[in-house]
Amino acid sequence: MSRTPKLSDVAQHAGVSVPTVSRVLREVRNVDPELKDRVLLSVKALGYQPNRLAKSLREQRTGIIGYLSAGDIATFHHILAQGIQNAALDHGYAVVTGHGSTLEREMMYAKIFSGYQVDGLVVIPSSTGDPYLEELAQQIPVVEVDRTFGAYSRHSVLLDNRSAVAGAVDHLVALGHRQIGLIYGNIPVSTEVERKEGFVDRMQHHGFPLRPEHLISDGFSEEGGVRAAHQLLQLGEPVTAVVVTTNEMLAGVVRAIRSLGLSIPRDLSLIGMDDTRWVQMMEPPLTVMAQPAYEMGYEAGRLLIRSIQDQDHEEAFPRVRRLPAQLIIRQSTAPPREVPSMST
Amino acid sequence: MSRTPKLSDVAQHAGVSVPTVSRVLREVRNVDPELKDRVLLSVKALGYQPNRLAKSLREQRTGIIGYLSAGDIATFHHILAQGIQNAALDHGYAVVTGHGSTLEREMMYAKIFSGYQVDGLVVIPSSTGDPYLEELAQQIPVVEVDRTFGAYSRHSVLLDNRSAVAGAVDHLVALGHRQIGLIYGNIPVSTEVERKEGFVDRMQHHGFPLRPEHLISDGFSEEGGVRAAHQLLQLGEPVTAVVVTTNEMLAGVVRAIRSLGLSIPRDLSLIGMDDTRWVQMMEPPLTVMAQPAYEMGYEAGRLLIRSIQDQDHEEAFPRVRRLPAQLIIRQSTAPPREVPSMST
DNA sequence: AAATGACAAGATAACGTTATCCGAGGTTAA
DNA sequence: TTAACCTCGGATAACGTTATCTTGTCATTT
Repeated sequence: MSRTPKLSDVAQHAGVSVPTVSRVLREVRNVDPELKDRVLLSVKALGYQPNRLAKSLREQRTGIIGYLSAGDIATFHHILAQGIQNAALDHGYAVVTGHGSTLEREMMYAKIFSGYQVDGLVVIPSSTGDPYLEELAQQIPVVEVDRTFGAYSRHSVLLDNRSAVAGAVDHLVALGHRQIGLIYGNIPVSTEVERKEGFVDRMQHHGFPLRPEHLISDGFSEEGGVRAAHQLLQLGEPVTAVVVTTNEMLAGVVRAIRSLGLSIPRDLSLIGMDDTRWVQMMEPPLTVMAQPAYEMGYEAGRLLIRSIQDQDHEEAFPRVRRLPAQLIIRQSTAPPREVPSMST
Repeated sequence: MSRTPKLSDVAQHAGVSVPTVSRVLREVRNVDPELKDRVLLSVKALGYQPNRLAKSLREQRTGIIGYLSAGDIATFHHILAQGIQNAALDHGYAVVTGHGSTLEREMMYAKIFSGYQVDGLVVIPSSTGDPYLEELAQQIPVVEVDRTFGAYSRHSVLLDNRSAVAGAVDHLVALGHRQIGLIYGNIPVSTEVERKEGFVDRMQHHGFPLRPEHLISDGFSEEGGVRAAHQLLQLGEPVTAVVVTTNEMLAGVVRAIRSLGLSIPRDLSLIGMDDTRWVQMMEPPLTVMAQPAYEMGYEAGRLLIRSIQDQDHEEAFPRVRRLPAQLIIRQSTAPPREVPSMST
């Protein structure tokens, strides 16, 4: 965790005074093009990033605005955020938030947070290979939550995805299902990879032959769910149950099932992910693997803060923390229409 | 917007040196009880609050952690937050978030934000009479969004609640409904007050006699919705349509309707609030008044930043900005079973 | 009783910026 | 040609804290 360069470092490197560097960067007064070039070169060479704290203190304005919400919170990610907030509050930290569903935005926020000299960062990564995030992680502790793209290279708080899916499979198997399909997202994020592997493993554990055409992967979205469901349900040898790994795709699967005129759970049993309100309100209410969103957030926050506070014996605690999902059994799962004779 | 006192002000007031005040407040070394008392008295007298910026700069740690989310966002408040985030980002501001559903937490966050010297605050107030928030509002611009408890004493970005409900009433009237009930939350927040008034006004505008027993108010929650719906639907002269003012209560109303064995829209038409996913996924999908959540958030952020940037001609722009709701007509509204003869 | 140490209060420096002040050099005008 | 100005670079001060250094007082020890 090296020291970040400051204005005086740049000034020295470029052979000019500190105010000159400041003036160049803020473009606030004319400076000799020659000096200007030297400064900009030095800035780039040293990778200088301004310290917002000092700037704010001097300028008497922070460029931070507060957002105080009394609203309800319902989705997985929002509840998770709430967990982080509370962990921070309990330990005397404040949270500055950013939402970056694209790599570009993620990089932007990583840069901004770095500027504000945050002590640490909890991140739900949007993809792999964010250079700013990597750089930031050299300087401050970073904890990944919910998912990871790398090889668990950082502290992370994740769902025990394999067990979650195994529980879903077990439940279906106990009901008598043998032909079980899986619909999952086709991006290389840990959640999808692990859920798929967990499914395959558990099916093999039960000794059921796995048909590749029963594993359908499509985009992460609701539309992906629709497409995947159509593909899966129009097979010659159809499945009697489906497990869906994301809430988003689940909505698409439900739509597709309805448009095909199939009845849940009479024609098809269904297990989804995330205990959201719509899952509870729809007819029939769905059996789902519920993620402990709040706990995941709180744990991530706590882990981060602990990591901040003893940066010396860093390696003393585990890098990956797994939290269990809970299978909530509702009315979308039932025995298949005709229970096949036990073959194994 | 007066200057907040600093350590040296306290020191002068108490007749001691600056470091002594610092030591008293941080309880970091023994100080003469006599001096200590004087310091604490002065702190209270002047209402001193430490400047986190200076502290952070000196201590080389901020006590801020970042939270970078790549998750999806779905509920009203989360989408609204996203709007604020983006407005901030577009104007070079950062957002530090707090979630305070109780007065106590709201006060806590107001204090924290104040300590971080935020330039302004967007707030969904959790109730009226938060002294810290009041004090903060003396010093920096505060914009209320979604709702207000006071008499629009601040800049605020609100839904055009009256028009929203009027639109819902008009739609039902056009379908032939005459006996229309309203279920709303019984707290004195602007959203509820205005929606109720908008309902009453519009019904009177159409010349329909308003039966007090058709206006049911209960707690803000799903359970409140259940209770209110039971009360409304077990009247001697039942309604043929119901308008519900909050998404939370709406879920309760739907549950109650189901438990009473009534069919939507055959037995009862239903219009709710907020175009959430469950509303779209349930059977039948509900007709709702959709709030422009993102736009409300963005507008609040923009208004706040404008307000920060010209604190001189503050009064130049309107204090209350209303955004229109959009009535999304789905399958929960239909003509009443027997259309009564047009009486007016 | 003088010397040593413990303690606490104030003075001073430092965190990393930006704003203000000062002076050297060049340009313009009378 | 010299005085007045303008321009731009560097030195210095300031933002509000906390850490370090200095000094003075009082208690303890031999």
